[in-house]
Amino acid sequence: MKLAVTHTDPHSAARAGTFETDHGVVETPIFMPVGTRGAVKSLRSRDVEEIGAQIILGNTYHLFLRPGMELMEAAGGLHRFMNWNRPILTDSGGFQVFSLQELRKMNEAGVEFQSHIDGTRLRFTPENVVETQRTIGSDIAMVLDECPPAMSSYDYHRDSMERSMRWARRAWEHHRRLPFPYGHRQSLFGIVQGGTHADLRLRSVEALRETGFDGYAIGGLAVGEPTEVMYRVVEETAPALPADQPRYLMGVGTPQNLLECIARGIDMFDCVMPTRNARNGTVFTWNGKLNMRNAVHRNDPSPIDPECGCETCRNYSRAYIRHLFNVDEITGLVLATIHNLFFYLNLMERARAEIRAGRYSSWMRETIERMEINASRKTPAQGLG
RNA sequence: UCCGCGAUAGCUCAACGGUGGAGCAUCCGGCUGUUAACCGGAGGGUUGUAGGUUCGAAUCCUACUCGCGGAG
Repeated sequence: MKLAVTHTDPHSAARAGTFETDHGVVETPIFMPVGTRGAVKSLRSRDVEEIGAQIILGNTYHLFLRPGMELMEAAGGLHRFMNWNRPILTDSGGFQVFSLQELRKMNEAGVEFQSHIDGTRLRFTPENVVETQRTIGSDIAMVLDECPPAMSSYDYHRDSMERSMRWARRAWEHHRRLPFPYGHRQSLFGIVQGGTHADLRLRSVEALRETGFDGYAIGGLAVGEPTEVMYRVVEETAPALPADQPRYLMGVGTPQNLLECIARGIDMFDCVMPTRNARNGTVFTWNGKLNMRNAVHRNDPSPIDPECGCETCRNYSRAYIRHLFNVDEITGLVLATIHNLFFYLNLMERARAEIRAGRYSSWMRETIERMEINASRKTPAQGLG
């Protein structure tokens, strides 16, 4: 898969461009909302579309469990099943190797999970994970990998990375032999591992490039290491990846993280943060985050972010949203999710515009500085009258 | 009027002679390829009032106040 780079930033590694799938063109840098189980939590596909998402994420492990591949195939794939006609990327289950550590065993063949739903044993191999993603019918599939915790030893990271690279090769060999089931193509991305060690990261990149994937992800970050270390690893890894293909930083992150990593050459992001934090009451603004459960919003008629053009900010007050959270009305989660996703997507849109205008670096510095001020302290509650 | 029961955190209640707790509510924080509409923390009390017994009382005794139930 080619990334058509249209603009590069003169003062950083940031770049803007597009890549193409059979479900449409995606502009980069891009943020992909997470819809693990075939739904961006609390929203309908139409909402996600209206917010402006160009591509969303699904998860192989979770979809394999429920609804299962028999139903997925009968439904004609995930696009039709969930009524989403834009691109979909599926994660392989590699993150569940990390998040469900207590429920899995690993060996050279693959991973054996114990279902977190009913305890059933499930064997995931590099090969069958490729097949499962074919049945799901995502536009971009990810190789099965191991996402090791940050605190693992050097030796563990080395052995784990080497195994993930062998798995990646097996996945690619299987991928290239399989037909596409629903009349559209599917790309396969490799995943760079190696913890926080530059030598391992570079060896991992070498191994993946030798196989030659459609795109390259950086995995195993934001798993407990300090933010500065994450930036350093991205800075060391991204330049070693092919310049004319997409680079995807998995699972990251905060608005600040996204901007910093765009400056280091990343094109694609996904993260549960905007959706999960929304459901838990935290919203993002150009002036930093707000906790909508806080009493300061009790009588505040202003929108979450006066600079935001989302449906929530155009129509609802902080006082109302705080009320909805206060009384556990699901509409509160919906409105906060709409806002946070719009904010993330809008942030990426602004980033692309600034890259095209050649102003990315200075804009990024100013934006991050603004966001680091706590907005709730800057705008105390005003009376509703 | 008499009899009985009760009174403990904002609310509903534990603790029944040995350092007064819980749930909810309130306030605050966290969340990074979703096991998460989740998790964590904090504040909050002269135990209705006044006496008494005891080394020690929310706890036992007396009176009073208030509430609920019953009898008349």
